Amino acid sequence: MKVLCVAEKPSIARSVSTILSGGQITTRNTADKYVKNYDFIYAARNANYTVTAVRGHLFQHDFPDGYRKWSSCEPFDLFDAPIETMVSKDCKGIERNLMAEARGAQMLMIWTDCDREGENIGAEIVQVCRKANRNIQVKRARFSAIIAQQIHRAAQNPVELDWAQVHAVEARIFLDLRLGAAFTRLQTLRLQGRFPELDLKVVSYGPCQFPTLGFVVSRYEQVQSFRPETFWYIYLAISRNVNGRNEETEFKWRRGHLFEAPVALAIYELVLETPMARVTSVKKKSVKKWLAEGLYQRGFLSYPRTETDQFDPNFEFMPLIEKQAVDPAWGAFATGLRNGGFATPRMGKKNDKAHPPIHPTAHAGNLAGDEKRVYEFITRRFLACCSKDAEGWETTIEVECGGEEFFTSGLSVLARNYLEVYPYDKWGDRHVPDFAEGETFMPAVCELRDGQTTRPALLTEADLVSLMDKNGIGTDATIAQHIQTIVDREYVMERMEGATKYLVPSTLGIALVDGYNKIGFDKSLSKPQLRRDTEREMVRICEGLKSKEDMLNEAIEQYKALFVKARGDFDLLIQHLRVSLSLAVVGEEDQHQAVEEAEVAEAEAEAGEEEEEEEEEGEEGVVEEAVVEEAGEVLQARTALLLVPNRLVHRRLSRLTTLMKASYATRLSIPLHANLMRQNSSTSVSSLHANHPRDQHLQRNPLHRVRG
DNA sequence: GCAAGGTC
Repeated sequence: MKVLCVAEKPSIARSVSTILSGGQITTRNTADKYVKNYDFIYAARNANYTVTAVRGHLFQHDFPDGYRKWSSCEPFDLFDAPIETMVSKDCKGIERNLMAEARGAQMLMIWTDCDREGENIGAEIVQVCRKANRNIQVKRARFSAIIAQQIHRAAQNPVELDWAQVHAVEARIFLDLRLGAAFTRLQTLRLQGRFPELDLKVVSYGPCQFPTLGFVVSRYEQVQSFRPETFWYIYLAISRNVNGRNEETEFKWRRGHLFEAPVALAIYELVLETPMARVTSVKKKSVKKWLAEGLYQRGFLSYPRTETDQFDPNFEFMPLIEKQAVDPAWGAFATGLRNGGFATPRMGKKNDKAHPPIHPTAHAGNLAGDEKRVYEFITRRFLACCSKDAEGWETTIEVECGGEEFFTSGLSVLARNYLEVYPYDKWGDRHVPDFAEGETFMPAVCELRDGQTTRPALLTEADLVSLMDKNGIGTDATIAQHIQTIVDREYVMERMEGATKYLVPSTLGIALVDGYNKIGFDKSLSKPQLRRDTEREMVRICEGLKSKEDMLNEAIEQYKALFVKARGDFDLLIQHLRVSLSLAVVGEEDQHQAVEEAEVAEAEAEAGEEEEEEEEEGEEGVVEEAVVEEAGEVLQARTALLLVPNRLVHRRLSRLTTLMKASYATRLSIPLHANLMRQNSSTSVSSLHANHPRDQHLQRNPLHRVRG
């Protein structure tokens, strides 16, 4: 009995062989330079085994002659054109190997990854092997990790290929090809000729690349249309004598920030009425800082490209840790791990079943430059993963002042643990003085301060990857390629600022997205919904709730409708492009400058109006009355819109409206008043927020950040 | 000359 096992990639073929053979393996080369055949006797079955691999998909899909040349048919015809399936050119060697090995085998066992694509690749392998051996028996090995016990279990308990998954992937392949090819040809052929600058370019469309472009354009437009907004908050601080010197503790306002000056003013006014603050609660709890959370999930440590953040249960940590003991920088820490400091790394969520998380395999003392830095980072991370969580003691103090709540918190780090060897994470002491519940004190500072929202940043590559991941655009293995595609197509440019890569859409990229938005579709071509639908339908096929044929028919009808609308209204897109591309003579930097200049002019105009008003009103007292009047009106209108509405606030505010009218001028401090009138920024705003970065996100728009 | 998904 001979069994032919075929894995999805050479590395898996090797690992599986090592485990099943127990050591006695004959290795043969194949026509493909990456693929090897491993022969051995599998003792548990007393059978001859040959384990080999493919390199991902074997097949490629294309339209036949009569559709392949762009001029040979209408792009629309591609939705119903036949599709040919053939072994792709660079897989011919693998095909020959599979056929030769299948000829002498009684059983074919599929060892591809256990996901939808793996199932489909398995079906491709079956099809190729059956060409050489029509009667070969086909089985499927199911395994989720390269652990001996699992691999043996998979080898001895084979299952059948899941044809629903095979069909789901097949449907996706056909749909992507039809949709991509039809729209790409439509766009390219219609735009070339109209725009000389596009003559040599392919203006491609794809259900992943366009939503990717959409994310970049959308952020860019948020940046461009941003106008700073002023917000208001109450700054409260107390001063304590600690060990002979005054220590100031800032408390943050529970409401965060308010965008309505009159409302903030009204509340502040109330606080000033009864400014004695009272400590309502002092809570202490122990806290832990995880390494895993940050590092395992950021993904840039896994290897290679595909992601794995779980060590095998049987992974031997100690020998690797011992190898680091000689290092002058972290050797002592490694020794500490051997002497009781060790904790098994927390499991991550991803496993590509091919590689463990990247880790150092030997001590390297003679590296320099980037190599040294990369090695140090990987090693420190590995040691940190094997260490205990950092531990600390957090104190949270809440105070009530004039009916408003404020809070602050302190942290004392008790055991730094992994932080000792991992300086890339920051977790430091934040001192707060002792407070007792019920204690009262008069604030040292209680001011109404203002700040301004700041322009959101352009999309970074990291932002984009995470947006795509969240929205199901592409997969781990393809996300980077989709970004590269929109760069290659000149829809976006990459711009490095320091170590950060930002993505800026080109005029072409913006015009395509905006142009399609102008046309208006049921489902936008530049948003993730279409892709999500495909994914959902694939799941339904896998669950046996829908046939491949039904899904294809429905999706193609939908695509055709989108296509007909795009084709009919294509002039809208062309017009949009005409305007944008003529703008393109203005350099990008100039455009930024133009926008900024316009903003300055706008701000100056506003300032001018204010000055004029003041001049017209003349006397300062009159101005104040006008402000009071306006503040009262706004106040009434906005009361219901308060960000933290409650009955108490309503009562206080309505009372205050009356109160303010009567006594506004005499009760408020001059600096505060000046602030409200001129909207000057308080100088201490930035220092406050620099200390509390988590609260930099404002209520209006999560992209707006406090300048700090 | 088109897509997206594997893998190297």
